[in-house]
Amino acid sequence: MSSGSEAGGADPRVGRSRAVIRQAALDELAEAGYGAFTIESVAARAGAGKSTIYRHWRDKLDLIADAFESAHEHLVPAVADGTAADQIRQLVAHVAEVTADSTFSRCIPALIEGARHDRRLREFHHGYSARRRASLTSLISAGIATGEFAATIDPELAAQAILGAVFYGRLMAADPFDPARAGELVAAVLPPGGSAAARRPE
Amino acid sequence: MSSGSEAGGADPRVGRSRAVIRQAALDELAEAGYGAFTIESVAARAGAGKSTIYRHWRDKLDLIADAFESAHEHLVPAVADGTAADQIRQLVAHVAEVTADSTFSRCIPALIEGARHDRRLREFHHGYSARRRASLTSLISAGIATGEFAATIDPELAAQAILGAVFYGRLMAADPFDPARAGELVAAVLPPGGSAAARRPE
DNA sequence: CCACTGTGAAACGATATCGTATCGCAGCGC
DNA sequence: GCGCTGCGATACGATATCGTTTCACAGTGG
Repeated sequence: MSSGSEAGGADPRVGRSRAVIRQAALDELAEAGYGAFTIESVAARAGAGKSTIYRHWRDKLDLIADAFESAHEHLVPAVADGTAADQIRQLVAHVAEVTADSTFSRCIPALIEGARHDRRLREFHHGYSARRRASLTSLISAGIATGEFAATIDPELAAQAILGAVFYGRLMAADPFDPARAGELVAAVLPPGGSAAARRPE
Repeated sequence: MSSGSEAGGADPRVGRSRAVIRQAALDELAEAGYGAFTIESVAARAGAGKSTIYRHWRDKLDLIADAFESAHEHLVPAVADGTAADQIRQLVAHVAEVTADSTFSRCIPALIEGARHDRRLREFHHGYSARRRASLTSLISAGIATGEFAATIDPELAAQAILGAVFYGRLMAADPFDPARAGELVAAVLPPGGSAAARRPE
């Protein structure tokens, strides 16, 4: 918190209020969803006055968009070194964990619904997803380049299949994708290249 | 229209009204989304009176749930004979087409959002997805049994990856999954058994 | 210590949707 | 034809959220 992007910095109360309200907005979105999202609920949840919210954001959508844009910065995973397969497993496991249970992930249905109504939310949603996917795609490409994965793989398609499986669990099925199965998923979509890669007999 | 499940059948006006209103409800869901769904909008769209709607459904959720439950019956794809791979490609292409553009698919965000609030909607949503997935899973299993696909494949995981990729395009990305790429997707997630099956017979 | 400014609480009018009730009309079965 | 019943339209009170405004107070910097 106390992001440096807060203007001026003259009065610390401003930054504090904004941070608390943004977090309350995400909590409210996660719990109530997009349709039931109410400025008054956010104010109550944040222990703030409605007037404080309207002082800093024009309306509901402005607050939601800003809350998302501020939140995603805290969600960049740290990927250690290793083979492409290792890095990918790590990345997918991280996405699966976050998707399985976090305030941010519980906001995804609200984000999808909100994206239908507001251009700014839509751009954030698609842009954020694209960035996430791009990091996976480039890891896959790297693995193909080193011969770690089969050259027949389409990196973009594989990334969609992997991330799709994870999000499918959260959005379409009763049970979210189990992060422990990240390795299986990666192995299924990314078969090893011809040469040095190890095969796993059972 | 004129679904046979309408009780009695004494007065045809009843069945007609219900059908028109259900369709209008789906249109409204597809266009406005779950949060902005309004009984009055549905009435206007259906050219019906609000009182007619309240005469047949208790409230908003009751109407939405019923509309979905009635609609999904018309969406069962006809799968021709052929190899497992053929049938799967056909099924995936159908899902991709429906997902890319249809009233029903444009309701999916609303369905996801609604499932958060109503148990009946949630059960329909998860149940419908599970049935769709099960038909794909069993086709994959059949293909594995005949040696058409590699025995190392986990049918359930593969089905999640395939359907996930399709829905990911609609829900998380700017562009829906291109139905023309169904073949590529299936080939990527379901490598042929061929020699692999010979190596590990069952 | 003081002037200032952001804050929380509350009241307010406006709007929108809800769910109900009423009423004249037209489609339906007999 | 004729009575019945479902229909569309409209008005209604109740509720909830909006976004604004006012106000006393407390945290803040000088």
